Amino acid sequence: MPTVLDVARVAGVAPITVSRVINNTGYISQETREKVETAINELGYVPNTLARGLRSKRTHALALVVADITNPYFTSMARGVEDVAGLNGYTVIYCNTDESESKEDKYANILVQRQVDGVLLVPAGGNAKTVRYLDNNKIDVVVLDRRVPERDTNLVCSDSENGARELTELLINLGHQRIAIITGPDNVSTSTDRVVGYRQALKAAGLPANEQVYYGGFNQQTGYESTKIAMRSSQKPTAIFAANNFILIGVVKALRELKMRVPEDVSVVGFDDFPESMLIEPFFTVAIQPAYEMGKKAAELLIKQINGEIDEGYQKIILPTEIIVRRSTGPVRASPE
Amino acid sequence: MPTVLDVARVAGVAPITVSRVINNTGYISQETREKVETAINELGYVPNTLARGLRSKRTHALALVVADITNPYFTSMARGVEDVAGLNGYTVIYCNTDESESKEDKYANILVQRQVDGVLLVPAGGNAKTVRYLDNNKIDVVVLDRRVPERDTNLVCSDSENGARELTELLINLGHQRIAIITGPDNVSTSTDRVVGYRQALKAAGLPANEQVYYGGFNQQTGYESTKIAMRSSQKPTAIFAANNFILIGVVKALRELKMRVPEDVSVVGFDDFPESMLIEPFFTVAIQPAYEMGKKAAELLIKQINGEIDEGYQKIILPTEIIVRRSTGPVRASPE
DNA sequence: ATGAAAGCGCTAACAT
DNA sequence: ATGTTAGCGCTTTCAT
Repeated sequence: MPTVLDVARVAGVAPITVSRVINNTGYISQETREKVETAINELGYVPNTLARGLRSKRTHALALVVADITNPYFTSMARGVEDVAGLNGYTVIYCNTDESESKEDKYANILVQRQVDGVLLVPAGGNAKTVRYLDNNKIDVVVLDRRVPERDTNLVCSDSENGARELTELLINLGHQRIAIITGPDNVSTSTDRVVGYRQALKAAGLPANEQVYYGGFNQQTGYESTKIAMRSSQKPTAIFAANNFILIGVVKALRELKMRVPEDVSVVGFDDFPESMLIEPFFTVAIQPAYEMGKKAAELLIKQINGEIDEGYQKIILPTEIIVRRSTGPVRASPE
Repeated sequence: MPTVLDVARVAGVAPITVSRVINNTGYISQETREKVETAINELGYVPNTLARGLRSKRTHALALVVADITNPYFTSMARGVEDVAGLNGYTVIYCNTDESESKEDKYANILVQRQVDGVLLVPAGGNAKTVRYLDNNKIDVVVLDRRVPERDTNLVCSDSENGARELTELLINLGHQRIAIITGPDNVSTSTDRVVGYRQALKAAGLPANEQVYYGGFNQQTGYESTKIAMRSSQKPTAIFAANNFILIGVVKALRELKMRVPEDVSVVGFDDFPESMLIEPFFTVAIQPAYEMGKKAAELLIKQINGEIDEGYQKIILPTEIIVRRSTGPVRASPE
């Protein structure tokens, strides 16, 4: 493979001149530029980013660390990141932690080895370990989707608390008084924030004693099992709030098995739906997080950070959720028995 | 950040010894190894892959080039790739071409610049340009999901032709005679192979004149629009074969609008479903491609190729599809009018 | 079992 | 507007 030296020889210039043409830096006469470009094409020269990065301390690589790229919510986010990154000359490395702290640690180490310029992190564990580690290694970080405790960071997320409150209010306004929330781990901010919003709405309606909170994982199994438990309890809920899309599927599967109709017997609301392209007929009343937008905003913020365009400490961007009312919610029935 | 030199100084050895400890190469006494490891921990040393790659000509990076990571089919494939890559010490760079040749070109160039060791390519255009380009730059390639014309390559795909034939036979056995197939572009092998399988089944049943083929894109819009056209035609089909998951959604949306019930009025079959985790109640009769497995197998083959463990030319791995009969198919009605 | 020297391909820093 | 020199951090090659 040809190098700058080969190009320089063919063009009759010094290697640094070739470098300047490639990177569009410094002053180059039109004539020289053309000679160099001709040589580049003639040789099929392609710059070597390893050498470039080693010398310049910039790899133009970002990483996106998420729980599971298999969840369409994160996939949309990833596209937002990639689109912005591409426009700015950055390549993205994706890492799936599967909500495991040890995988997150492993990836953090790999990313330092690879000298990425910045990391977009959806933190798996409920701690700031990875943020600190990346910081110590001088890698810029934007925390995405979830907050990290006890540490100030750049942050892009959506307003879970507010979305959850609105969703709960909607159910209360339909006459529901026994509303269960089924959510993810109790050390993940998106999970706990949604519980906080739910509680606010119950309290405002004078129903603080009615809360039924089920923690678990952000997966179908949790939705399924918690629904079965909730429906066996003496305080059988008339409405269920699923704190993410996978939980929502589990909830509905359980209700089907229990022969309970939605919304006639039980109203159901969720956080995050599935993309329109995957749905035959959107059915669920949900709070939508702008996942693509979050990815975009986070990548933009990270790139600014890398370029040193931010001086006033850490930035926080909190995007609003949107409530979409569909057919999975209805008025509470006169009497459940 | 500390370098091998710093570690060497602290451990009282030469830099090359540190290198040997890190990479587990050559002979190292237990005593020396411990001294070096202590120094590494003490300094928080992390090897720099850029420098390593520049010198050793191995980056331990792979790329996965797909149409759109937003499609769960490709997302599953991506997980298969990532899991195998991770186990073997490789990092994966994902690239979305959105079925555009120019984006594919752009990414191919970036991947050469980044000196990836190998590329898993789902080719966007109906040509071998990218394969040739990567080849010229000494980068190993495994073509994935679709074949490339006029060029021999390593290949991992599923048996589209056979799956399509079985799916069509299933419809014919239910009494359907007017079956439409709605598929992707006519220059993509998965699209044309499925048409070939469909034709084989029609021919075997003595119905070669009944074929109705609609080409388009592998997206919802194509499914929707082609269904509307098909249903307005004089030879209204009694069954529709959607050549991928997104087309399937479009087909069903159109049928809903036309007030046609599935399977009472029209039977519907598809290629690729959505993951179980996204479905409340699996409904469609489909041919399933083992996406995760394909990703895994392809990554394994690529890594073998990189390690020079393959000498007998190019390898082809064609995995079988699985037909799952569900409730979207039924016997043809006595008379449609 | 360990080390010395050299160089991978590029660009920062400093000329001119 | 262009060039010279040096060195980024590592591992290959060749000693010992």
